[in-house]
Amino acid sequence: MKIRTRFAPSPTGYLHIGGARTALFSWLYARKMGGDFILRVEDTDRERSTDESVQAILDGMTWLNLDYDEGPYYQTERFGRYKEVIQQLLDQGHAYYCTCSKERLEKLREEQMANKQKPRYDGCCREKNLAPSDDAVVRFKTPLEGEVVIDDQVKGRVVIKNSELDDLVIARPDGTPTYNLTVVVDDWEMNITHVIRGDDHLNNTPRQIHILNALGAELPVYAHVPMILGADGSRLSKRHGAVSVMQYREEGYLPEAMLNYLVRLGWSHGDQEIFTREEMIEKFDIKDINKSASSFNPEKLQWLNQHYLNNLEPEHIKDLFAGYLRDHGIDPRGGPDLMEVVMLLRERSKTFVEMVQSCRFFYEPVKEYNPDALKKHIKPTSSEILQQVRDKFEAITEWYAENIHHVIQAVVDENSIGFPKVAQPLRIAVTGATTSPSIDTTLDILGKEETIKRINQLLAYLENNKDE
RNA sequence: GUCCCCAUCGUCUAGAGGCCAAGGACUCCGCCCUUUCACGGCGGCAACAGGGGUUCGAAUCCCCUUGGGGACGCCA
Repeated sequence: MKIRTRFAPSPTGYLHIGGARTALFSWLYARKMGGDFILRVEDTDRERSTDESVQAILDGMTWLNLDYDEGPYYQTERFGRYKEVIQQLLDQGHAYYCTCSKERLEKLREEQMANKQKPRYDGCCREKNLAPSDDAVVRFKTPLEGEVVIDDQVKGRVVIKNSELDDLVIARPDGTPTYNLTVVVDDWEMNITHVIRGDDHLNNTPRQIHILNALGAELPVYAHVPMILGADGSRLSKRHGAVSVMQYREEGYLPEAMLNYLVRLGWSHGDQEIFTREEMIEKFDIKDINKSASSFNPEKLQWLNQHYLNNLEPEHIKDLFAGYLRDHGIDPRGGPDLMEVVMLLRERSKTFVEMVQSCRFFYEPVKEYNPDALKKHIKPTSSEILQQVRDKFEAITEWYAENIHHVIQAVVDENSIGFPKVAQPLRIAVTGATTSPSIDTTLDILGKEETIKRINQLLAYLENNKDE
């Protein structure tokens, strides 16, 4: 039988870290087994579902390159089918109409809580045989006795007593179906063989199994993967920083890094940390998924991002970098060659955004000088030294790093001073501050004309601010 | 509150009774390299939640406690 897995997000927000990891595991398993991966949008809650969210999820999947073989299916387009199933359940005596008011239910809940009991529907309408009406919901008749066994691929054997369950609502008064009904019908009819989802659904599983049984459907294999928590161990939320996968793209992360980070959260293959997409597929196995929740750790993601920034094809990195430059309003035309800048900066950057920031001076004039830098590195003799360097630079005919280095070294030797005494003022002239890649390469890439122009600009600035 | 799940360094994890005085990775801290910032190299700090069993032997199996997470919706 062909393996079929699915990712079934509800479009009420963005594709978040946890959802993406679940999607990844489902996708990996389908790919590994040569099966199908299906995307299904669970949008039955019309109040909260939005088109923007649907788009955000689709965009996230595309960015991560998690391709699907079928879908996206939309549950709102399948209401007719759900209605049929609900009617079937009603006809076969597996479901009934219930007219209990929300007020009664609310009161019941409060009483049960007060009595230290689990709040559950008391089956008030179960045997009343009520006829359909405008204010009646449909409830599923959960077996009163016995138990359900979930043979979970991650958690192992989980047994739930039916007495813990109650008669859940499967259709609202307007006839629209609820979650537990729609998942069951869809997983069944879409021939999903493996339901891989967050373990927050483990408690829903016994109810779903009951419905499946009532329908005479075969049960899928379940694998409930642990949740991803924030750094403090509480449920991942906005206050832990970015939770939307796409926000990481904005912040300059590569999808390869995100995927690699996600796959190692709750899953491992010995001591291996770096996985290509192909290796993930080859080595992934549900059996190796951990049972316990894990915390999201941004530092490790950063480390992976830096790794991929430095190991992916330079050409590819350059193309993506060009996009980030555009987004940040930097026009590289007329400035140094982009590829050279990328090669120079990528090993010292954790994200594209960092790279953008540290490349700015290549493409934009120096507008101001960092006061601390001036204070620390500009001495009374600095102007004289800068002039010497500039004069020697002007004499260079072959402008490349080695020659530039020789010139700086010469000035260092002639004045019997340390290398930084020349290099740092030069950095200030060229970048406005004291951080840059090696000075000779930096000047090489910046170009002779621009270098001299900036040295002169700093000299003029120092002349005008002599007294301070 | 009730039920369910979980429990190895701060974090991600290896570990499926002896190979573990617990290994790797991130972070952090030293040292080296060095022209600032990084990269890199080398080294270091750091964990089997607690208590009972089972066993010749337990991080690994069982029980309890504690702690954390989840579910308990006419949300998904």
